[in-house]
Amino acid sequence: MRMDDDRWEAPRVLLAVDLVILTLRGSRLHVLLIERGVEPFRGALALPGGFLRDQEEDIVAAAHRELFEEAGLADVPHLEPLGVYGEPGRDPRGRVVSVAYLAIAPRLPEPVAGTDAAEASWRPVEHAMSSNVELAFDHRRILADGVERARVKLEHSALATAFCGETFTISELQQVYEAVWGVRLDPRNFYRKVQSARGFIVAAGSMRRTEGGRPARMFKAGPVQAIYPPMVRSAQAVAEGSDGRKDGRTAQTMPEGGANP
Amino acid sequence: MRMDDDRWEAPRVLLAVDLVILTLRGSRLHVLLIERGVEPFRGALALPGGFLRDQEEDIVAAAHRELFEEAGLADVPHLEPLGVYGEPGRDPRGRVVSVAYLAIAPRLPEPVAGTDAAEASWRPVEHAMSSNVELAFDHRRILADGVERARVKLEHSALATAFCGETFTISELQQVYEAVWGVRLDPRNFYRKVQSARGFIVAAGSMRRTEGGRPARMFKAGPVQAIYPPMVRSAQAVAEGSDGRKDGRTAQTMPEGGANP
DNA sequence: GGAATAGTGTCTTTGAGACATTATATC
DNA sequence: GATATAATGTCTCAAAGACACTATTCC
Repeated sequence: MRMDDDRWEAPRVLLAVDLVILTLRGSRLHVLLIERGVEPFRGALALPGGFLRDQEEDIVAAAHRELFEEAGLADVPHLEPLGVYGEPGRDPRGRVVSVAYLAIAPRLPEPVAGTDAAEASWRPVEHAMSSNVELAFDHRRILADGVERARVKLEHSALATAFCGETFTISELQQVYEAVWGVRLDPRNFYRKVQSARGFIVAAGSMRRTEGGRPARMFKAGPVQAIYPPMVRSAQAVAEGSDGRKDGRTAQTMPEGGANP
Repeated sequence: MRMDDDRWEAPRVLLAVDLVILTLRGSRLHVLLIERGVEPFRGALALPGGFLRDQEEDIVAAAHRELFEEAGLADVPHLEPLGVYGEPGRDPRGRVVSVAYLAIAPRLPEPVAGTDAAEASWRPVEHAMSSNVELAFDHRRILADGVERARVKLEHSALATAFCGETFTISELQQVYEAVWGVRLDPRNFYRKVQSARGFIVAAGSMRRTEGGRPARMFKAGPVQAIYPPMVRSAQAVAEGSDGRKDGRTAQTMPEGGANP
């Protein structure tokens, strides 16, 4: 601490939150974006987010509040810390340090534009990250970090089952992995792999007839949170991805879990 | 953003940095701690850190500055973002949001106590995390997160070679892994494993006589940053560790790389 | 029957972990 | 010689990836 000068007072910064909310629609990964209704970047697309309301507000609480205010989404489960973005100059309004959070959830409702958002909607991640689209501030970077984090999460956690219904077929589960990872997987190896992860999925007894094929066995989510052995992406899958990164594993964020007591 | 009320103004918070600086001394992992010379927590041990100096200071720059001011350390390489700790109430002085950074480096010099630090010194991590020691604020948590991150880094990066001299023997390299991971490894399997990681280490030609045994071949650091196959800790090693965690892999931090443009 | 999807089996390769064995130094 | 450390080899097991094959539905 620097307190040798008694008259010195630590500067204060504006603290913001930014939210990367991912969901699956159809078989593509989508991200929640708003169209900014105020300056700066009025009219541009942006991640939902905003400033802390008051000195006492918890950061995660602020994230939930903004999500509700800007997109009408309540009860988005499990926001996890993604990173801190605090470069001077990243926001023309002054020194703004933003804490980014990530949530990945299935079947989120249609967003409803709120106060300063002219519009709020789900956009395919592939589209949002394409170079045609302008994202406000450094949100392109934050989004890329969030997507990469989602991919890693699917490897080690049982999250993917949450994107399926109460019961689901193995090929439905495979589609989740394919959508998030942005690759094609071998159905036969996937079948074996997913079954060998202890506690990941359990049989649900019934069958389901699909379009013109043999009926598939139904499964439901198993008891475990972390799956072992993990569903590791091949080195090739990591290299591909669908963002513009060379190595998806070295995203500019902080590690799993997320520091925020 | 919440700007419907024209008279509303976003609150500002104090922004701090906290630093987890790890090094190897002898064959044990050490962390840089200071003894606080000012309230709050005067007299307690703490991670080095402090407030942003002014509105324009870059966060990483502030981290380097504090490191120099409080411990006399300059040129600590590669600070990487570890997490954000911003719970209201974590600091009695008001709302303080702290960005934690991690650095792991070999052969750092002895620290020199600076302005508000009564003392600065290297402490064995095992000791610092023992329940006998009181760390200021939530620094015990931050330290635990940093140590776990260091362990993961050794698995996937070629960092460990930096802790050895220009040239080194394989058993010296093994000692680095054992110190950071806090486990014993089989020298024969380690030998094979480290050699199979392509580009990790390359032969340096010469030999070195050691205490009363066959001379060892010398190696030097290879060209790669990320090693493949990774030096994975066994599930057992993860469970042990030397901190008090059940599962070292689920630290409360953000993922690798570190968000901070 | 054909087309489509579901599920099983088999082969190869790679790497982890346990542990025996050989090599080269000092005393 | 004994002893200590370095280096290599062997065996077993688990898992990934490629891919042939069988099973059950709809048309």
